[in-house]
Amino acid sequence: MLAPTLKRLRAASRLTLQQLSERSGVSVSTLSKIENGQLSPTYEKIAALASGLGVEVGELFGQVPKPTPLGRRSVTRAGGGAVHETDQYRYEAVNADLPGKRFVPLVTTIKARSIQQFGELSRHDGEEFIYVLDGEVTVHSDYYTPLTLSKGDSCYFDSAMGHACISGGEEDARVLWVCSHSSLA
Amino acid sequence: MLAPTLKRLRAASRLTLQQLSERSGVSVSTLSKIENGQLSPTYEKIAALASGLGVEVGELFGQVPKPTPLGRRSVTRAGGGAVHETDQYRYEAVNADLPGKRFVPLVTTIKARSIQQFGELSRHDGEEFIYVLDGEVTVHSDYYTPLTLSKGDSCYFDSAMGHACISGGEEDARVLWVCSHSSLA
DNA sequence: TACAAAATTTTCGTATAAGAAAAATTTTCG
DNA sequence: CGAAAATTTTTCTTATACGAAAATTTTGTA
Repeated sequence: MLAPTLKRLRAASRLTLQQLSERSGVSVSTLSKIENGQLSPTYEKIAALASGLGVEVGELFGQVPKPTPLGRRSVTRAGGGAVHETDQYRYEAVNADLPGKRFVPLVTTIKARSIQQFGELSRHDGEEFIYVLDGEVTVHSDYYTPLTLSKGDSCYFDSAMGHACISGGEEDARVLWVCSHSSLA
Repeated sequence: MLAPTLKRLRAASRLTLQQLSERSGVSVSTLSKIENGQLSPTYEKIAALASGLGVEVGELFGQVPKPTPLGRRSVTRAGGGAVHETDQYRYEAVNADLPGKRFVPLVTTIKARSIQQFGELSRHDGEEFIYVLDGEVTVHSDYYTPLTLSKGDSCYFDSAMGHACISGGEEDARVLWVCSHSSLA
């Protein structure tokens, strides 16, 4: 359904057919016909239209651009997050009441004491960041030798690379863990 | 340049023209002509092609799908980040050596002591997360009354909403600040 | 090499996209 | 309201997209 999409986008930009014609290089008559569903534009015209409208071509094919909700905010007090526990980690998902975030912050306690506790290293889409709040953390990952991080140290890495964290010191380490969402919508 | 793009995508899927024709509903002869640049397909054919190939239409228009670099990692020791300072904040960009991250972590010292120090509130695309490391922070923003956060508290919000942080207690507060990138590439 | 099968390109008739200009419609403003 | 201007739609001609089938090229196998 290109016709209504184009109508909507042109209206949103407050352009006349004449103006859009100038910006895109597509003739006024052709634009009119497209908007009335009387004509199916070719590749060049579609590319020109997207360019003239300043949108991604995907938008003309009904793909939503970015579902950015506006003005959301969420507060979590210390220790007030939703706890989720595995053998290796104790996650406290802060600001969990906000769905669809672009990245996910987790206050995490690292229970694991040895790499043996991990079967296979974790691997998934996205990127991660770790900031050490307390204690000592050793990061094991593909391609790198184990890395020890102390309070205030941080590490950013690609999640597709196998990874695992273990506590190094006397007591369980605590880190602020941030994960990006997977790439595809 | 649709022709080489289509050739590449079809080769990647190991499909013959016949097979792609069956999957997409576009005739073999038309496919051949498109791949040889002898013909500019219409809207319907383009949509059908993307569907048959299992790719986003944007790919047919030369947009890269997802440039996910694999296996990157960066380490920053406490206090070892790149410092950037404004009147209100002192940013320490950790893991700054890694370009193109999906979100940006900043260890930030909040120097501002009053909302008057901010002219206009900050407003930009994206989302942000603040985790208080030390001290007390008051978050001012559109739509909400000022919010005071103590050590261990966190807040996640939409960056398009005007926002500003000031230190509340005796000494400058320190927070771990995470910003998502702007939506469009 | 020969030969058949598969894959691709070309041919050709029909349908339709493209744009210029005319016609119709809507908007603006006295 | 009514005329002029702006905007959109229609008309008409040319160029080109589309698919079926034929022609050609490539691939696989003996």
